[in-house]
This record gives sequence, C-alpha cells and structure tokens, in this order.
Amino acid sequence: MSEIIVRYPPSPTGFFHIGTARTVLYNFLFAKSNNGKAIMRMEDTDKNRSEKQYEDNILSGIQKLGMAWGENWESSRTDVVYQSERAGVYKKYIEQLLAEDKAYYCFSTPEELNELREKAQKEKKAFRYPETWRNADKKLVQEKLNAGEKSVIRYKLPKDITEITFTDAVRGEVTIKLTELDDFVIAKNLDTALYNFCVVIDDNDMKISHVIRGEDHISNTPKQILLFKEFGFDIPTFAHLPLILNADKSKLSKRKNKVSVDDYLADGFLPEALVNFLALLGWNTSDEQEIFTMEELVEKFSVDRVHKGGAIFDIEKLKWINQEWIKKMDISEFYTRILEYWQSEDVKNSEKYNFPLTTFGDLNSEKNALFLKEALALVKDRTKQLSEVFDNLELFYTDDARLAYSTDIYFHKKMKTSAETAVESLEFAKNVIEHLDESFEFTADSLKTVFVEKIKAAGFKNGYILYPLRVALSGAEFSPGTLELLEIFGKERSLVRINRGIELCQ
RNA sequence: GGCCCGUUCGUCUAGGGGUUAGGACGUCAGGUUUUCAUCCUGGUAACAGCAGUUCGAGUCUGCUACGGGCUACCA
Repeated sequence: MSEIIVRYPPSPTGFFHIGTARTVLYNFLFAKSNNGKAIMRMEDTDKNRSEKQYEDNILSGIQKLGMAWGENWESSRTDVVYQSERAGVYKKYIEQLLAEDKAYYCFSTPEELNELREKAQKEKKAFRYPETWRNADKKLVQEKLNAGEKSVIRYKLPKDITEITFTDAVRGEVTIKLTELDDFVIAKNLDTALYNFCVVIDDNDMKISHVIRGEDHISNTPKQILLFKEFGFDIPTFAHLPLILNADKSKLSKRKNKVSVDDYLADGFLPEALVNFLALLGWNTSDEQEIFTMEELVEKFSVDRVHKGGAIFDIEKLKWINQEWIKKMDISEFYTRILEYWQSEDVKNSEKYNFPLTTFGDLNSEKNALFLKEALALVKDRTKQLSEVFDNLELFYTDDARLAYSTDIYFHKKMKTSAETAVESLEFAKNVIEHLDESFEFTADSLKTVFVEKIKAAGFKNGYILYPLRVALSGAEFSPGTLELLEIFGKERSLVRINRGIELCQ
C-alpha cells in the first residue's frame, strides 16, 4: 500500500474556526494512526480575503490543540505550503489545458451571467453557463485578449462522460450526473488559478492519498475528479465529514455560536478537552469511554466509524468534559496550567477577562506560591472552566479584618442559623480555637476531630456551628468547606475573620 | 427551483433481523457532606411516517415527510 498522506487546507480568511479544528483533527488522527503524514497547505489564493494575522492564528491554533504536521510531526513553519506561491505551477497546467483545447477563455461578464442566473431562478430552472464562448472563433478570442478585455478561463466539460461516481470513505458511493455541472471557471487568468483547480494540482504534487474534509465540499468533488482524470492523475480517496451544527441544525456559524478556537481557550477550556469533545462530534468508539487523550484517540480512530449525520455543538457537554479533564490533573499541574492560562495571549487579548496576577503577591516567593497552590487545591474540583478560578480565589486574598458581605447569608433554614444566632456560633468556634494547645496541628483533619467533639459536648448540631463559621471565614454564600478554610488561613487569620463576623452580626 | 446528503431520548451516541432499545451530557428526585460543588442512588426521555421483504424489522428495500449542504470570476 502506498503511503498515507493527508493535508490540512485552511483558508486564512478568518480566525481558527472550530469546524476547521475538527477537520484538521480527523486528518491528524487518520494520518497518525496509519503511520502517514500531514501536509500543511495554506489555501490563500483569494488575495482579497487572505490575511497574515489569520494565517498565524490558524497555525498557532493547530499547535495549541496538539495537532502537528510535517514529515516528522514537527509542525515547522517552513513546511507550510502556500498556494499563493505556486501560481507558476498552476499556470503551466492551465496553459496545457488551453493548448489542448480542454479549456477556453470566456468573456461573459459577471453582470451578464447574473442576469441569466436570476432569469433561471425565476423560471425555476437550474442555471448552467450557456457555453457562449466554448467554441468561439480563435481569432476573435485572440483579438479580445490583445485588446485587454476581461475574461476568465473555463474548463471544457467532457461530453463523452455522463456521470461521475466516487466511493466516499464515510458515505459510500456518490454519483453526480454531468448534466448537473457546467463549464466551471478554473482561473481568473493565467496567473490566478481558482480553488477547484489548485486543489487538484496540489493534491497530485503532494501525493495526497486521502482527502478528508467537510461535507460542504461534496459538490466540489466531481469537478475535482474530472480534473484529476483530465491530467491522468491518481485520484485520492475522499472522506466527507458531517458538519458541526448550531442548535437549530444549520451549519455552525458565527452568528449563532462562538466559532473561534481562541474564544474557547480564553473561556478556560483546555486544549485537551476541546480535542476530546471535537473528536466525539461525529465519531466514537463503540465502547462507553468518553474521556480520551490524544494518544488514545490516535490509537482508536478509524474512518469507518465516522458518522454521516451532522452533530449539534453542545456547550454543556464540552463543559463536562472540561471539568473531567480538570479533575484528572494533580494540583501542581493545575497550578502550572492556571498560571499559563492567566498569562496566555488568548486571555490577554480577550476583553472579557482580566486577571491581575499581582493579587497573589510575588509568586517567586515560595510562601506566596504555596498559599496559591493550597487555595487552588480547594477550588479545583469545583471548576468547570479555568475562567471561573480567579473569582473563586478572591476570598482567600481579601483583607481579613475588612471582609464585606451581607449578614443575610448567615441565614440557613436547615442549620437553623441566622445573623442573630451566628454570634453565639462564632463565639463558640472562637473559643474552641483559642483554647487549642500550642502543639496542636492546625489541619482540617485534626480540627474536625476537635470541633465534632466540642460541638457534641456542648449539645449543638455540627451545622449550627460550622455553617456560620464557614460564612465568616469565606464571606460567601458558597465556598470550600469550613475545616479546609480554617487550615488554609491558619489560626491567626481565622480568628481575625471570625471576629469580623461577630462584628458584622452585632 | 435544481442537485446531493442526512434522520435512534432535548443533546452526543451504542445498535448491523429476535434487545426490557444500552451509555453519556442535561434535567428531575433522593442520599452523603457544615453550604455550594464533588461523590453515590434512582427517575425522565428516542427508533420521523407509510408500505414492502420476513415467522420476526431500529436494523433490509421503496416511497413520503422533515432537516441540511451546495448551487461564485470564495474556499
């Protein structure tokens, strides 16, 4: 079997799109799992719409998600092929077609054509280019060319073929009758070849074995196959992926969804989670595993199991997967990742998020770093998105003596507590803490033993004491557990917060 | 309009003639926990419709309906 080679063909006309990411992912998984390789090909033939910033964004986005390209999967920027630099190559093939009378110049103006299109629409007929210039007089054509009249180059649809059939790796046999096609434009001029043409030349030059792309390209496939045949090239295997959909089942779009990968990254989704989620949108193993590392995906991926129907982008499931990935991390990894996140370009570029690291003091200081780590440990398993963490950490860094919150939150029906009863609860807790031995180990576990014992002896219920205590320590309605808060704040800070609570309640 | 493609719980999906149609997310209820989250238990909920083939159809065939994609001198 010949070598497996796929291509990543983004068009740098917008920021790295979630749909592009999914297509690249499937190409990556397929090539990687088959010991093949992937070629990065920038489809930037549309000079008006292509921009360098988009190109950079796409390239770095692909790397951020852990998808690589190149002979050795090194994702080198020098490996990137630009269609804009291959105009000369395309030109030769266009000239060949012209010389063989397989293509021709067409002088019909867009205005004329649009008129015909509208007319066909009105008469409820399909529009086809009427082949006005297909067999035009050569001399006339040359004269117009010499006169510098505007023209395009069209492919001469063969008349001896009636239909094109190809076997799609995802959906099986697909047949399109040639009567559905017309003499399509392959180039604006000799130096400006268009998409359907460039793709064929490139795929051949790069020995692409598998073309894996979105379903929206199915209708381009017969045109490309015609060209492959025309030049006598080997035809790659096509695999058309189902589309990612908006909630209303239309193709995923900017108007109805966030579509930029960077936006999701800025929102605190992990690249691993994004990849995991995207992989499952249109493909799955038959077992019940939901969380996959990239390695596992590579190992298990197969095109046979790619679905035909489109899949709606469900952010709730993404959130769940993201949380699973966060739970899987140990605390030092979480610490590293959250710092990376706070300092990432995605966050800095976002108008929505502002995470001043100065809040945490100088993190080069071991003490500060350790405290942050401990605080993160208390917050980790309750975070779905990295973007929530900063706010959830705030309570650990506010001025103990000046904690501000509404005493309404001391009210709890089940615990039978309120701002009034809180004074008693807090005084009790304060007393317990103040009478601890010098040698007492101020940890959640030890504190639990002591508190449970003393509370029982005093005839209270655990919640009656511990709920208000938690509120006093956190100043918040919801927070990590009471004992954990005591431990992280330590004796001194805990007492200051308890006193502040008493002060507020009186 | 034309062509092409698709259709199992709200969502992602398992399933390839005989299943109480399974799992996950969400949601709801209960439990654990000092609150929230986590965690545990349980519930809810689907084969688009109609014919046909067959002893038997979610699984095969046809038709209908619905949905989507494409229909550029964009990619």
